[in-house]
Amino acid sequence: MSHPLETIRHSLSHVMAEAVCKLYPGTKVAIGPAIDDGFYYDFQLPVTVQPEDLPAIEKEMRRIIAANLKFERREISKAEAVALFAAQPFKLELIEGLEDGAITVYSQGEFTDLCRGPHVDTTRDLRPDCFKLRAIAGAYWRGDEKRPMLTRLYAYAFNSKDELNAHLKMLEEAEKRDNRRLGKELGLFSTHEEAGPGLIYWHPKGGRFRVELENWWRDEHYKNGYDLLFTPHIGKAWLWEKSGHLGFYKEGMYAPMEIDEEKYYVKPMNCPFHIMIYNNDGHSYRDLPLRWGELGTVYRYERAGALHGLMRVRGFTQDDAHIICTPEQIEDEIAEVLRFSLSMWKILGFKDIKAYLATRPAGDGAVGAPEMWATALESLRKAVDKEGLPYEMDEGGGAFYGPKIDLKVKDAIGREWQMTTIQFDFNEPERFDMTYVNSDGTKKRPYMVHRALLGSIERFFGVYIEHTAGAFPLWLAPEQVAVIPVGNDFADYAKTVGDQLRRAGLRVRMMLSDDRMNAKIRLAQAQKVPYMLVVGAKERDESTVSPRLRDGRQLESQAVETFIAHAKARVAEKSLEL
RNA sequence: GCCCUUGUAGCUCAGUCGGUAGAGCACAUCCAUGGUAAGGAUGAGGUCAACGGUUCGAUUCCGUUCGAGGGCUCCA
Repeated sequence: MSHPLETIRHSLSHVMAEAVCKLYPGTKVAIGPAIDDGFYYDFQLPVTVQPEDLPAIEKEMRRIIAANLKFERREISKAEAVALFAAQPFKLELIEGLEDGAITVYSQGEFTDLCRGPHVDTTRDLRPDCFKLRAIAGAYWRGDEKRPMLTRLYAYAFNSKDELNAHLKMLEEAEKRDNRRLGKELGLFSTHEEAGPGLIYWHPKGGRFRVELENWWRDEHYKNGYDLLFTPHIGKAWLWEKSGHLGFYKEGMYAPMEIDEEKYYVKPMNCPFHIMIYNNDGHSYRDLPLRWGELGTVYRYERAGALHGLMRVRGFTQDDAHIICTPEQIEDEIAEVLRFSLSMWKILGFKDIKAYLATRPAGDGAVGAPEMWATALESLRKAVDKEGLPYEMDEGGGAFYGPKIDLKVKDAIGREWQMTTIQFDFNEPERFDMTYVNSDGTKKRPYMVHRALLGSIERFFGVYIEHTAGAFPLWLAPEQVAVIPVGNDFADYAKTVGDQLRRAGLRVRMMLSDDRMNAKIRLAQAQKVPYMLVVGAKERDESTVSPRLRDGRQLESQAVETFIAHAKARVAEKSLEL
C-alpha cells in the first residue's frame, strides 16, 4: 500500500535513527521530522561523525529496510513513557510537555521512538534507493542557542529513484548557476573579506547590467505615476528614535558615528527620510496619493554565518517606494502596485508567481486599530483576487506595524524566491504625526505603504544570474555583440563593423587579439555574449556579417544594417529571445 | 556566536608519511594569420591564511586566531 511522501520520509528518519544508534551506542536521540526534500534527525553522539561515515550509516539503513520490519504503534501512559525513555534526556523533556493519554510510541526492529506518527506499515514500504544522506550540520536543541548543540544528519528522500535523481540533478544545476561562481566567471561582481564581508563590488560588466536595469526601473516608475527621491545615507539618532527603529530594529543597525558630538546612524531603511520630505510641507487630500520611489542604499547587520554571495549581504540598494494616500484611495493603490509589480516580472521573464498574505501577529505587540488591519488586509486580498494570483495566507505573519503581501517568483529550475513585498505601516505615520487636510478642513492621518518590487538590486541580480544562468536577455547583457575577425587581415573591417554597431547604440566587444577565431568564439560563448559576428574576406567584400548566437544557432549572412535592425528591435521590445 | 568541513600562484586544484612546492587556465614575449567552442614555444608569478609551540629543520605535526563553504525555522 502506498503512503504519503511525508510519512515515508518520517519513517526513514526512524530507520536512520536506528542505524545511528546501532553504529554509535550511547547516542541520545532528539527529533527527526520530514522536510521539503527529505528528512533529518538530530542526535547527541558519543563521537564526531564525519562525512566519510555517511555511507556506513546508509548501508546500515538499507540492511534495516531489507529486514522487512514492522512499524508497531503503541499507546502508553506518561509514567510508562518516562520509564521507557529513562536514558533519553531529550525525549524526557518532550514527554514532560505531553498530556497523559495522548502518548504514542512506534517501534521497528530494535528501535523505539516517541512519535505521534503516522508511519508506513513495514520497512518494505521504504525503497532503499530513494534516499541519500546529504550532510552533517550542527543544530541547537529546539533551535535555541543556549541549549546543547546537536548533530543533525540531513537526507534527501523521494517516492522514486527518478525523483531523487531529478532532485540531485536540479541541485547540480543550481551549483552551476551559483551567483558567486558565475559572478566570478563572468566578471560581474566581487566581495572582499579584507575590505568587509557582505559588501558588493560591481565590476564594469555588472555595472552595465545595473545601469540598464535601473534606467528601465526609473522609466517605468515615472510612467506609472511615481516621483523619485534621493535621500541621505545617515541621520541623527533623533530620526531613528522617532521612527522607532532604535526601539525595534537596533540589532539590525550599525553602531553610530559621532559628528559634532551628535550620534548619526547609517540608514537601514529609507522610510524616515521620505517622511521628512512629506512633513516638510502641509498636504491637502487633493495632493494624494503620493508615490515616492528611491533606489536607496541601506546597510543592515547580518550575522557573519548568514552572508551569502549576492543573496544575503550587509549593504544593498532597495528599489523602495512609499505610497501615501487617503483611506479611500488605498484599495486602488494596492491593486495598482500589484499590477505594476506583475508587469515588471513579466518583462523579466518570470511567469510563475505566488502571493503570501500576512495578517496581524498574535499578542498585543501590534500597532494600529483592528479595523485598520481589517481594511488593509481586505484591500490586499482584493488586489490579489483582481490579478487572479494564487495565494496563501500567512496567519499572524505580518510585521507588528501592518499586514503585507509578499510575492514569490519561481525561477528556471523551479526554486521560489521571495522578491516583491508590499507592506502597510500603521506605525510611522503616527510616530511622525503625518497628516493631510481633508475636504472638510480637518486633519487626517494618511495611510502609508512601503513596497519594493525587485526587493534589492543586489539580491535581484543574484536571483537573475541564477535564473538565466548568466545568459541575460539582450537588453540587459553587459556585452551584446562580439565582433570576431577570421584572421588579423580582417581586423580593419571588424573595427568598421564594431564602430557601426556602437554608433547604433549596441554594446560591442571587439575581439582583435592574436588568438585564433575558434578561441575567440569559445571565449565569447563562455562569457554568454548573445551575438558573435564572424567576419572574413567574404563579409568584407559584401559588407555583411555572419552572426552566431550564443545558443549555438547560426543566422544567414546578412548586411550589417540588417543585423543592427534585428538586434535593436529585440532590445527595444526587451525580448527574451535572440 | 555555535557545529561540521575548509584555507597551497589572479582562477581551479594536485602534492609534501617533516628536508622551504607543481599542473591546467589566465598573464607576458616570440612564432603561427586562421571560417564557427582551446595553434605552438618560452617566460614571469607563491614568506603553502596569520601567530605561537614541538623539532637540527615546519607549508606538512600540535595549539590559537582570522577567513571561506554547508547548517543552526520546518517541533515527539
